Amino acid sequence: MNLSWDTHHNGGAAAPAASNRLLASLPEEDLVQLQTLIDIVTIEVGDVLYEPGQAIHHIYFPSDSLISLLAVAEGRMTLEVGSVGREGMIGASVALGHDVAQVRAVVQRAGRAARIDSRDFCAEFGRNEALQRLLYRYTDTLLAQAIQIAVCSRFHVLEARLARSLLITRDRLQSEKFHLTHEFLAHALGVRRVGVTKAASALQQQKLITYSRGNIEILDSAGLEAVSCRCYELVKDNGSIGMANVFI
Amino acid sequence: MNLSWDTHHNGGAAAPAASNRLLASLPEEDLVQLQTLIDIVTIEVGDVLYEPGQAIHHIYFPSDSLISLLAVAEGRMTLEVGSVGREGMIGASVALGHDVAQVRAVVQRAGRAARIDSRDFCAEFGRNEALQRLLYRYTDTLLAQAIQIAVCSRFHVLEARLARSLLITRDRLQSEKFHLTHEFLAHALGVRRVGVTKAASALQQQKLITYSRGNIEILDSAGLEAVSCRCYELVKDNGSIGMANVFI
DNA sequence: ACTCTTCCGTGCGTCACCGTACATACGTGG
DNA sequence: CCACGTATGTACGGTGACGCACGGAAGAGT
Repeated sequence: MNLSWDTHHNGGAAAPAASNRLLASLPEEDLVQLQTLIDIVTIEVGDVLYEPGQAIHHIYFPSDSLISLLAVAEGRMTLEVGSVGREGMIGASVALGHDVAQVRAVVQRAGRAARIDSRDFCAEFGRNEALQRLLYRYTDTLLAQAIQIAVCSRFHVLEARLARSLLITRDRLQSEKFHLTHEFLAHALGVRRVGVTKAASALQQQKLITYSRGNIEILDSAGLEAVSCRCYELVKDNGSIGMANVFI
Repeated sequence: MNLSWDTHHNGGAAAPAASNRLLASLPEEDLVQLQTLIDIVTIEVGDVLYEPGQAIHHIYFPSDSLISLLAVAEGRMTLEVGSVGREGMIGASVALGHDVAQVRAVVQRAGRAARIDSRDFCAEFGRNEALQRLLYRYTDTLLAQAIQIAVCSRFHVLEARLARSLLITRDRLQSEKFHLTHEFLAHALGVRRVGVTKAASALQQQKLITYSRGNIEILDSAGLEAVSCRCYELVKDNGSIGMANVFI
């Protein structure tokens, strides 16, 4: 893990911190208070921010970065139970005294994130009521995500799940092109790499996507939605509805 | 659904309401306030308290009853994403404005529960800080449960999952004997009924359990743990640790 | 030009679970 | 005691994914 500091306890760096939508939804005075605790850091693809069973030292609010939450089973197999971009955060559970991670947090797309020390965050959480409600709301949306993923990975075939995963990634990154290897997707979907290769090549033959050495491009978004499961719309809608309320 | 009223807005029924551990952990004055909103109702096996997509009218805090949360896919297939007994509640998300259920809530074991009208609950939630933190904590433990179940149902074979499910039920009900048909277990585990029959008869041949027409008895608890996956211990520990903090 | 690493493709036998259909057993109540 | 509903057992072909192993291809670095 190789983090770089853009600013250090820089209360004036309002723009990058507030480009996280959770932080942006806080009342002005609460945000100013939080700013004094925030480091803006750059995180790189593959960086592991949390590992199951290990202590959580920092809370992250991604701005332009994207983080994948992977539940780990028996050390080798993994399953993505949520992904967190500018609309979310990771490490909320430390505010409850759970300072041990349950899931692995891996950087899927490099970028910047607002980072706060766990102890500082807990202290602030205790006295900041807006922050409390924010975390509660967000934890609830994560629960909704996890439930939908549990259902999806239990009942739907790989090709549909792959399509869903690609569509969600597109939405998060706001781009039809992005970098994701079959290997990475296999970890997210909880299947073998060759399984992803098989499903992906099926999608490619249908002219829905094209890819080469990790560079994926979505060619036919509507067609991809057709082969994907309804979980896509559910997670998508739920995300927007859930967080829409935050901005009241 | 056939609910019966034991008491009606009976502020004096402190004992049944407080036998739910979440309610019991509230400060005395908050609990007294809540009592005025509580109906103690009896719920029967098979009662469907919530249905996905439909409005949530009441919040429930089980005392001696047990409620199973089933995510529903394509109308027919289901998967248990959590179970709620005296240590929990259902309907917490209405406090966030999500008045539509995401999962089906089915009564697994008949008994009593404290019930509060959604609107009343929302109003009380807004002004009761202890209640807010309680719901936040509990939602976090539900998230942990859902994540573990997602992993388990993805990677572990049915026999191990069945063993886990039986052990958890035993812990919740504090009894080596309980009533659960193969059909019910199939819905919880997201598999066919015949799959459960096959797995259950394997466990029975190993002298770990015995059953007849829904009456299940655990004969060899240690042996059952041996064939179950580690998810049992994780969910179990997480539950106790998570809620232990509530009583601080 | 060469190696090295990363990434993708294919083949093959195995297995858990699926969908379906049908068969048996238990228990309750008329 | 018989009929009926509920609960459980058995059978069979089908399939999606597994584990493993190896082949090839596209870039990166020297």
